[in-house]
Amino acid sequence: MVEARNNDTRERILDAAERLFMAHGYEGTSMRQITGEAGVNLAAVNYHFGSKETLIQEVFRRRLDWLNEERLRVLDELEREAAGQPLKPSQIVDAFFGTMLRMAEDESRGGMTFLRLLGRTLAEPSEFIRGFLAHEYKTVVDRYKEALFKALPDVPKAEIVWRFHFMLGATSYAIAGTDALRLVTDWQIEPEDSVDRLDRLLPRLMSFLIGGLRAQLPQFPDAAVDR
Amino acid sequence: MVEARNNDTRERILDAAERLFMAHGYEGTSMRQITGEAGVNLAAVNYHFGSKETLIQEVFRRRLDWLNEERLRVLDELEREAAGQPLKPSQIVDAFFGTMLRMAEDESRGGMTFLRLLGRTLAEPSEFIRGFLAHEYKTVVDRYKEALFKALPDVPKAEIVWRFHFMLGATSYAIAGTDALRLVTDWQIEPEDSVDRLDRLLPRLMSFLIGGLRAQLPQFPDAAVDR
DNA sequence: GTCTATATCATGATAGAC
DNA sequence: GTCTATCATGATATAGAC
Repeated sequence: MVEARNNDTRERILDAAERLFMAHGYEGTSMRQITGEAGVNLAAVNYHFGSKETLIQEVFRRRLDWLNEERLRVLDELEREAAGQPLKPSQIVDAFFGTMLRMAEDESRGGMTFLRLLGRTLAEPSEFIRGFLAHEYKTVVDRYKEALFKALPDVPKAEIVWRFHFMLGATSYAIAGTDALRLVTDWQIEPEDSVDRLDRLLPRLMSFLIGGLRAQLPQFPDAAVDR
Repeated sequence: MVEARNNDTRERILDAAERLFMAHGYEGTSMRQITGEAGVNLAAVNYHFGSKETLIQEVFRRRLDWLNEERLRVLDELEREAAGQPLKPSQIVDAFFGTMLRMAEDESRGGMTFLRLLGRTLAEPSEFIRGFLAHEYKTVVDRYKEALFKALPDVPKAEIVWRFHFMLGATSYAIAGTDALRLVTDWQIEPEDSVDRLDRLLPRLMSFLIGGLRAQLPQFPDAAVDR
C-alpha cells in the first residue's frame, strides 16, 4: 500500500469492481458502490476507464490475459514432452481447468474473488460481456479442443465438444460457489469439505470431469432426421 | 387467446417477465420493458404482484411447483417399484435432471424459455432469488440425496453431495444455452447437434452425468488436517 | 489527476380519476 | 381493474474549478 500513488487509484477501482461484480453482478453494481468501496471519487471511473462497460472488460482482461497465456504455455509444454504422441485426457483437463483453479491460490491474481466472478459471468446474460469473453477465450479453446480430438480418437468430435461444454458448466458452477448451492446441498460440511478448500475441490472436480469425459457414448433413442 | 379476459393480464405479465428475465437477467430487466412487451399498463405489475421481487418469485413458482412435485412423484414411483432395493444411479439422475429437461418440450410449462431462465438463475447473484430457490428446492434435493446415498453405498456421502453439485452445474450451463457457449465452442454444428434439440441433448448429458457420478474416487494429494 | 456540482435520464412505486 | 400523471430516487456520465 505504498509506491506508485498514481495507478493506485486505478488498481483500487479494479479491485473494488472485481469484488462487487462478483457479489452483485454487473447490472446489480453501481459506480457509486464501486468508487465508495475503493475510496475514490465517483468521477474517477470515467476518467480512468471511460465507462462502466470498459471497466468490467478491464477487470477481466487484467486476469484472463495471464490465465489464457498460461494455459497455452502448459499445453505447449505437454505436447513438447509427448513428442507427437496424443496426450492423456486427464493431462488436458488438468491443464485447462486445473490451471484456472490453481490461479485462485494466488491472491495477486485475484484469488477466489476473481475465480467466482469468472464462474458467475460465464452464465451472465449481458451480451457484450459474453461477447468479449468468447473473444478472449477463442484461441485457447480451439487449441484444447484439438488436443482432445487427438487424445480421444474414438469419440465423435461433436461429442467431445459437448462434453467440453459440460465440463465448463460443472466447473463454473463449482467455482461460482454461490451460497445457494450451500443451501441446496445443505449438508453438514466438515471443514475440509468447504468450498474454499481448493486443494480438496480440485481432485474432486477432476475425477468428476474425467469420468464424464470418458463416459460411455450416449444411445440415441431414434436416429431421427430433421423435422 | 380469448376466454378469461381477467387473469389474462396476469398471465401476459408472467410470460413477458419470464422471457425478459431469461434474456437480460433480473437486474437488467425493467418493469417498463415487461409491461411494454406484455402490452399492459405499467401500473398493472404492482397491482397484480405488488413488486418486482414478488413478480419474479411468481414467475418461478408457477413452473417449479409442478416440476418439483413431478420429481417427487417419479422418485416415489421408482422406489415403490424397487420395493426396498436401491435404485440404479442412472434412474435417479434421469428422474431429477431428465424430468427437468423434458419439461422444456411442453410449451405450456414454459418450454425452453423457462428452462434457460432456470439455468441462468442458479448462478444469479441476487441473494433473495437464490434464497427462495433454495427454499423451493430443499425438500426435493434432500430426497434425491438420500436416494443417491442408498444407490452408491461405497461412495462417501460428501463425495456424492459434491457430485450432485457438479451435475447441477453441468446441467444448468447446458440448458442456459448462452450464445457465449456457441461462440466458445464454435464448432460447425450439424442441425441435429443444435442446443435446441433436447432429444439429442438429453442422452448426451445423461451419459456425461452418470460418467461423472460413477467416476473413480479422487486421490487427495495429502491427508492434511485443518490449518 | 482529482474534486464538486450537475446534467440527463431511467428506475420502481403510487395516488387518484375513471 | 385499468389508466394517467407523477414522485422520489438512483443511475451513468460530464463540465469545469482546482
